[in-house]
Amino acid sequence: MSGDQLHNDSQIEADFRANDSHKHKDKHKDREHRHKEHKKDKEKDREKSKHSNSEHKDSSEKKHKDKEKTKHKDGSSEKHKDKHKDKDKEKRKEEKMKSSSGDIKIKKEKENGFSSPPRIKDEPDDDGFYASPKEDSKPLKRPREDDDADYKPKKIKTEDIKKAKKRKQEEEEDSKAKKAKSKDKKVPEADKRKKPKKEEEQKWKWWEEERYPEGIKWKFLEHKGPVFAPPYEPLPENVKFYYDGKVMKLSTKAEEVATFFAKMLDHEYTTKEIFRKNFFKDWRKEMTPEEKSTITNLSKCDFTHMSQYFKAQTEARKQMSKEEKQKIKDENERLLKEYGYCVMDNHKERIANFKIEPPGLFRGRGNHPKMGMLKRRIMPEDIIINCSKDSKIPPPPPGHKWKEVRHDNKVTWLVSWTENIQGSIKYIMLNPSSRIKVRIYLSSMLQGEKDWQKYETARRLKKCVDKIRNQYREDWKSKEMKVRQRAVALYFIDKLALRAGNEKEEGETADTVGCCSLRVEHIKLHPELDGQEYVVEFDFLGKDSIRYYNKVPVEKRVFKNLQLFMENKQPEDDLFDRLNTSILNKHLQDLMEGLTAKVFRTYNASITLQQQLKELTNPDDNIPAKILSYNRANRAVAILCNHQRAPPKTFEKSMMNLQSKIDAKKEQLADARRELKSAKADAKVRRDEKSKKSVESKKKAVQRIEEQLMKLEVQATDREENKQIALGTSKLNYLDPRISVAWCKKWGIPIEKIYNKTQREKFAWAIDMAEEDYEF
DNA sequence: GGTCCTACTTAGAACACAGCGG
DNA sequence: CCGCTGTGTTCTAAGTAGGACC
Repeated sequence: MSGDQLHNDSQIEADFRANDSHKHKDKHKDREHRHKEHKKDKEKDREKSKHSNSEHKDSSEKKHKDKEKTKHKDGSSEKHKDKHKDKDKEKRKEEKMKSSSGDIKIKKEKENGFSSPPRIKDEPDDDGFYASPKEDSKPLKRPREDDDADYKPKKIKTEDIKKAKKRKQEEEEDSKAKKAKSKDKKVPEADKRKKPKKEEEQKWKWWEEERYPEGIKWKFLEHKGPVFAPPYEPLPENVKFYYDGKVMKLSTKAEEVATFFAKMLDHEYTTKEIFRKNFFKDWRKEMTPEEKSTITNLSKCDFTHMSQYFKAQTEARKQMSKEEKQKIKDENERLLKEYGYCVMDNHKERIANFKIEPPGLFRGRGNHPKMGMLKRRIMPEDIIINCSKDSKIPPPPPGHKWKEVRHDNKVTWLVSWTENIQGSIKYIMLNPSSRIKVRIYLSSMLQGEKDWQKYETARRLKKCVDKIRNQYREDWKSKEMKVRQRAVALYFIDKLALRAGNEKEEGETADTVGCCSLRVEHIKLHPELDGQEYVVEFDFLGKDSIRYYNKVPVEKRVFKNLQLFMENKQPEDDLFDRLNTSILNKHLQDLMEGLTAKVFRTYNASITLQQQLKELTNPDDNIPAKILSYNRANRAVAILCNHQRAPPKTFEKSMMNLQSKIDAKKEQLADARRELKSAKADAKVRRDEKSKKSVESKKKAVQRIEEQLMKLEVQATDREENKQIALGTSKLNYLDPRISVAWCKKWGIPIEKIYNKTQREKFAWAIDMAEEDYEF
């Protein structure tokens, strides 16, 4: 499967988010229609069951109301939609074409000689031996904790001597894991081999502690509750709002919502029709009857004065004296100290988001049908507190009460509330990294360990991925349509690192898809394209409405299957009509315990990093050049996972700055060289100590400048290549940190060059345990 | 097997802030 | 010392996945 993870660079070339274009907007029209009747029934049922549940009545009623609203909306515009369906389709096509021509490109070759990252290759073949059928067909009934304990010995049998060292290290890890998982009594081989190192033993102790039975997340939890958004402060009298050119004094409520809009005036959002429509509708709900009758047209509203006022405010904040700034800082610190931590099982833990989201206008991503809606203020009465019974229960603000206080130790959240835009639940949870040191490893247990487990699952996949690949290739020939679809989808997930693609409620969110929810219109089949056979062209919006564009040559069988799946279907029909994520994941679970679609992303990301690092790192390079190699490996993963960002607004400028720095450095270098030359000539004539020394020091200067120049050029290359690629996400979520740690150790790169403070905290466990010969 | 709901992970943008060069 | 820039942090939206229920 060499070249499997190869991505067409054109994917990145494509414009990355379909923000304005109404490209995908009306796609679902007739789908919606088809589903409508069904949906209505569902809602009736839901209503019934909701109302019987008195305890949660509040929220469910609200939710229901919201649903009801959308339904009406849909219903009323149905005819209109149908009438325009064809036209819309045309429009979509046009816009699609337009959008793919406005390309942004990644430069291929750089003047300074640093070429772009090589294409991503698949993992090396020598892992093929993991595909032992025996291993994979064994019963999968053991408890989850034992996961990674009992596959190792089998691997050992097939390994060669060269790998002995690596193996030993892995075993040590494994046996550590086993100890933590004391239930496990297997694997004598590894135990024998293990030479316990004292310090590691000590380090390991904390993993051993506090193992809870299935599903229990904590025994004791105490916290101070959330911090609410500051109350609205009315604008000073002299800040005016104008309607139709005339000054108008708004009621406090209406004014507050108006300020939300005013604060966003410079943002593209406020030019979008949906945003304006949603905002205006919700704004009007907050108005007094008089305001409502006066303000009937958003275009006649003039927020500019308000907007200017806020800009002046931010400016003033910047200009504040040191003392004032310090005061604010202190206050934040105090808040953090008081509310930013909780006690979980005797350990103080940092909370991620202890502040309740303030009210504002909903900023959905991409073409979100609800953008601009009013995110209402969350009150204590909306809040569910979760803590242990025997803890000091946080008191609600004076004059208020909590919606509920519960003591559920099967979940990790401390506070939750239901948000009014989608009706979904929001949580306050712990920070992914615990800054607390040594003794306080509990959050590492919750988060760090979970993270660790994630990578261990991916490593287990490594061992059976060949078997799984053979399996799905077999399944392409299956008699059952369902099996074929499943196999082709899995192939995409594996090869292209696509997301699973859960179904989404239509009309509630932006129209985005993942693998299982791909529609016929999202792929194009080319029997031949640019000299390649069987090319599939993908073009769809994925998570966060980030565009995925890629042309991939696939195997003939896949191609033929796709043709089959697309037969007699409309563009807006599901490509995999017999498949969904739950069917797929059930199947994956049968192939390997704990395997789900997203594990493939983790696996392919990590294996790609490891393989790219091997390939790209030049032992003779200096540290900056090695780091460039690391970033390139990281970039390869980001491209694979389609992690894109909007090019920074200041990108061109900063690139130019850097270039002029480089030019200046070049000149400096030329000068230094000239000086060296003349010093040399001088020394030849004079032949005394002094001039010799001068030559030496000039030589050194040249060297130094060369190095500086090189560093700048590396930086420029790195930045250019990174223009619209986001490295952070893969680094944080997909790459087994032990690979990076091992790489740093191997090449003597300080870990700080790769991970910043937060990242080091999050990956403390990996920094602790990975040796330089760690193999993913 | 579908639907709904919940819990938790992954995601890019916005924001804050430190450090650097003028 | 001050503004600017790049980086790190915060924010919260948008996914995945699994379980309950029918």
